[in-house]
Amino acid sequence: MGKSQNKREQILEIAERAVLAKGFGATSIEEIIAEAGITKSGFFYHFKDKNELALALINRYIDQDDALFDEIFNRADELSSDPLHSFLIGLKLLAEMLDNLPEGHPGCLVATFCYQERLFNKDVILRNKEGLLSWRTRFRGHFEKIAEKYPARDPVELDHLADMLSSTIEGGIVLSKAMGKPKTLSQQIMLMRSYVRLLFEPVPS
Amino acid sequence: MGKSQNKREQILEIAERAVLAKGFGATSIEEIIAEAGITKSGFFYHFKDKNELALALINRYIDQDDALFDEIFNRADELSSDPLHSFLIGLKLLAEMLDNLPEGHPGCLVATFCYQERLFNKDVILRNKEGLLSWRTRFRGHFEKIAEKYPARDPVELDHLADMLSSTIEGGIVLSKAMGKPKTLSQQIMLMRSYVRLLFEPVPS
DNA sequence: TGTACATCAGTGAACGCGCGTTCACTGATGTAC
DNA sequence: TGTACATCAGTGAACGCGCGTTCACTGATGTAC
Repeated sequence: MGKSQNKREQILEIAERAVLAKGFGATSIEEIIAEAGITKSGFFYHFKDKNELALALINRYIDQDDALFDEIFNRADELSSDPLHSFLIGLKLLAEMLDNLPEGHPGCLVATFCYQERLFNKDVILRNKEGLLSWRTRFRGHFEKIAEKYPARDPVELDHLADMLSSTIEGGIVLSKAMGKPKTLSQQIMLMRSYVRLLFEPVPS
Repeated sequence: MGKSQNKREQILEIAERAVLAKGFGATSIEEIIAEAGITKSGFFYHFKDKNELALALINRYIDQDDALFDEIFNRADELSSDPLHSFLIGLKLLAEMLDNLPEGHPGCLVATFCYQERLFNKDVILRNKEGLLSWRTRFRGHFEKIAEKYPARDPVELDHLADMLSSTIEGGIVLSKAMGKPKTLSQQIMLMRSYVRLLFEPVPS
């Protein structure tokens, strides 16, 4: 608690921004402490080495994302009790929320870290993988309920479908960042939404 | 030509592998020349600084990818003259080709570079963007022909649809790498294929 | 054919700077009795 | 309430190493006349 937790949190915030902009290997402890207004030894009081910073970053990131997904899809559940429509609403809410970030999505640490795996120890790589698997489990749950009520128009693996949301977000972020067009991410999510609709929504006969 | 071009090419090959595994900032010239069996001055004969290496890497990568897309979708055109079916065949061929990479896709330089933009000068960032835009143009062409013949079942922007392939590949690579499951990438491409089918293929009435 | 010069594909040594990490120490706050 | 000790949140100085870049030089091959 208190000032210390604030400083640690501040270090993580600064580090996350820097890592997303230049990669982990190119982010120096030196620049982090300069921005945090602390000495180097102060940094090493909070993290025993650079890898421990990586682990703290990925843990924090995954926790925040989990909380966000909870919030959005719980809200969607309040708006419709039908599993398909609730999920479609959730995707819409997600797209809207991302559209309201003025600078666009800052980037996903999971993506940065997977492209820099040689830099990290087992713990970090494992945590990264666990994050993705937890999202698969989460969204698979949605699709199970949907598929129970509405037969899919094309035989698809629910695990793949669950992964599709993570994949769409990751891919959308890459395109958004590389093209300098924040909206691209939400557009891709809306395309996935269109797919889910076509796949499960009964045709009005 | 001759030995020199080989050495330059060898440097690029080594650098690409290293950059995809650890990021550009964390890849040192020192380690590249060690593997290439050359001195540091030899490296600076071929590239005036590290940014010029980045530019050469991204140019090479985009050219190779263009050639690959040409090959796959030309082959698909030979197999069907219908725009929709030809495109669906192309996606299948792409998925199969990616499945046959034993180690999985090594990663996309566009993604790595967009996550490390602070490290590069304008030229590199611009080239990255151009690559993505050229793929949009390429695939938009396919979708225009498809949409002309088959009405889409859901009103979607063709640009977004064209971006969806790049996005699916980028997202699929991230998931594949992070989860250590090479097949994930082709699974995601097959899901996009399912979407294109549901979106354009006439329902058998 | 000989010779002068140019270009190519590098070598070798040196540069200053910033990196991650260690270590002994410190002043403020909290806790036990 | 006082005092002894422990913990927290750092400081300051130093370390050796590897980084990107520069510079003067070189031996082999190509070209002009």
